[in-house]
Amino acid sequence: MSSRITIKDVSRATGVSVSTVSNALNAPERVAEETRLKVVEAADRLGYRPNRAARILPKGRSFTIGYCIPAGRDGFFLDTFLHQITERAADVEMDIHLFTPHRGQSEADSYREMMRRGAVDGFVLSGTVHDDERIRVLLDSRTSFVTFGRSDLADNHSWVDVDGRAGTRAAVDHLVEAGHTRLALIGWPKGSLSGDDRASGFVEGLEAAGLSFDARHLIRTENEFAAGREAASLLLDAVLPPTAIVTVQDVLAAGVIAELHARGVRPGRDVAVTGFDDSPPAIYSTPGITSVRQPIEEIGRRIVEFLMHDLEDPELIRHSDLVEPKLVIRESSTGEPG
Amino acid sequence: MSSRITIKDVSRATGVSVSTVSNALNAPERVAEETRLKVVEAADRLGYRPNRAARILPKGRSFTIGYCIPAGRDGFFLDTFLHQITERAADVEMDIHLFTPHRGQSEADSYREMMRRGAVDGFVLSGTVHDDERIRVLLDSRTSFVTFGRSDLADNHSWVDVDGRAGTRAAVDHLVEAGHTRLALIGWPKGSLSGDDRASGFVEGLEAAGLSFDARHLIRTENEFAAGREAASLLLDAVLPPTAIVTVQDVLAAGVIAELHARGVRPGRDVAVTGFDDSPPAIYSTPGITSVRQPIEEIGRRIVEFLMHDLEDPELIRHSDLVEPKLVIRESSTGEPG
DNA sequence: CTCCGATGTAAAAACGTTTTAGGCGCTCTG
DNA sequence: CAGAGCGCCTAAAACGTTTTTACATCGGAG
Repeated sequence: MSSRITIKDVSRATGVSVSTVSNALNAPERVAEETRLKVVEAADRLGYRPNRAARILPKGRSFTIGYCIPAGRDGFFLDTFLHQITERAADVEMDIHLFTPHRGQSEADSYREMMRRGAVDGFVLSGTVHDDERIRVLLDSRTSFVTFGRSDLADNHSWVDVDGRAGTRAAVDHLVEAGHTRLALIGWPKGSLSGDDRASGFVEGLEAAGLSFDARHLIRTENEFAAGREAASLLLDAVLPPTAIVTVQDVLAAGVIAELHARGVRPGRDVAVTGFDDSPPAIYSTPGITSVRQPIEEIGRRIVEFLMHDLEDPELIRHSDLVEPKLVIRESSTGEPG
Repeated sequence: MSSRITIKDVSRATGVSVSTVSNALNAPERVAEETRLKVVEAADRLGYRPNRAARILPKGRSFTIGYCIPAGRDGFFLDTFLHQITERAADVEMDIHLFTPHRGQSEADSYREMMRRGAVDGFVLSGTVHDDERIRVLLDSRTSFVTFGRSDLADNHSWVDVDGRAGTRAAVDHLVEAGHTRLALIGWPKGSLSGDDRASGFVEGLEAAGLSFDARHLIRTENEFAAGREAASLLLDAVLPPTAIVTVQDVLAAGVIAELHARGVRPGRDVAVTGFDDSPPAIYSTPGITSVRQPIEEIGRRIVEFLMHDLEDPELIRHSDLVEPKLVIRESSTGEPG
């Protein structure tokens, strides 16, 4: 508990008033160069750093971005996502405040609470869903926030999203080019924003290739390994089974791979498979799964950038960015070791 | 920007002084029950929440735990780990503050900075390494912290760790029981604390089973998919190849699986494989990889608990907990679908 | 010479809490 | 019946900043 070094210590050390120290450090033009140097030197020497809370109080801002860790797991991207957001926030002197709803509290409530406490200036949201309560609440209270993922109210707030349609389309094009003509899709239940978006690229790709679309080759199911496996089983038992299976998430693709292995069907050689997100299940699968990678770095950078804009002037226009994903080709679609 | 509701508003609404409001909310025994009810009712009605920064200032504490997101990826556990820590912290009214070193700043510096700013009361550290600079700095400055993972200075600070030795031992026992007699280990380079710990369970298991230990059956390598695959290749090319390969991390095990597939060797049936951490590469592999699971919930709970103890009385004894991991058996070691 | 506008510094108020030191009116004790 | 003790409350100080306002000092213009 080495008693902390405050602005008073610097003031004492330099023989200059507290306000001058503050000015020297924050508004150099209001102070003689000589004085400024003296203050900066002393501050450095003493290891002075302005106390966070004390700074927040008169400023009326917290220099903090809130991120609510969702109750249900959000996939594997949290790792890289948070890392990215935290670094980009640090670039603009912002901190990241992690929180979860307290017990008995809705997620939307927890956002409200954070604002009331003045704990954060704004939020980053991920995993947007249809009719997202959080977004309604935040818009109502005129709070600054940026979402990763579009929403039904996307016109009213800033967002960054991956172009899921283009991603799936790229996967389909890749498969068509390799000669596949009977393609199937395993998607998520209707109503998921990003699920529908990703799925739309499938139909589009088929049309572009002049291929017919067989309704039996489209299965919607939960985003789980077992579900993916089951769906694959169904598809393969059909009269005219597909030669390529596109999925909207790597976990589903991993399930498909498992089913193929179990049937002695060689993934990549006999039946091609693609995933989405380029997450661990795709990277560490055998064979490696061709997948659509989201450029997390760019996403993080954009999100923080947009949020800062909104904080500076909440009345200004909303920003949005649909970033292009990139197809990472692996053995599951080519049959050839990457 | 709905101007915030402060304690003054509550004071005005109840006709009672600001200090009484504060007391009513924080020290009910210092106030008449009637007054307390009146205050609580008004506070509730107005939606009053004490301002975070304003509260921190006179208290001299920040009610915040710091966690530095490591520069190099830390594996896949960050997701669940942070989720757990954040929830347990919320239970005791603590918030989590995420940060990374600013550019040109060492990680240790960034910890120092957080303390100087009064931004946090203490830290949670993960990914401890040999001769960990962060730990030295934190001990020197008498800062409260708890590590996930032991350190060389483990006697001087609180920590929670998984018993890696016991975990690997369990894997070995499992394999021996299944009839394997020629076991190999793929570990990390010497000098890694948890790597050595996990590896030690291998030797111990062999000894307990009365099996001889062949030095050629021990390979140390980086924690990477390709490295695991290469190591497996080396092992399988030996004169007397092992029938079971134990690894200290799932990514290595996933690499082994890939090599087995490539050689037409059936994982689980011909050669058994085990991993460690029960992370996505193990769960979503085909076949699923038998792995050692760390009880993240318990770990998170313990870490926060220990940190709170230390914050309450920094002079008190250190706490430590070596939690028992659990072997999750999958097809990679049994050859039978889980 | 006086006055004026810069320029640089200091004093003080403000941010929203908690906490400490009383103060007032009771009741209880001796 | 005086004084101590108690229950309840308030005023004011404190936390460490930023910011606004006020005050010197100085050089130069009139």
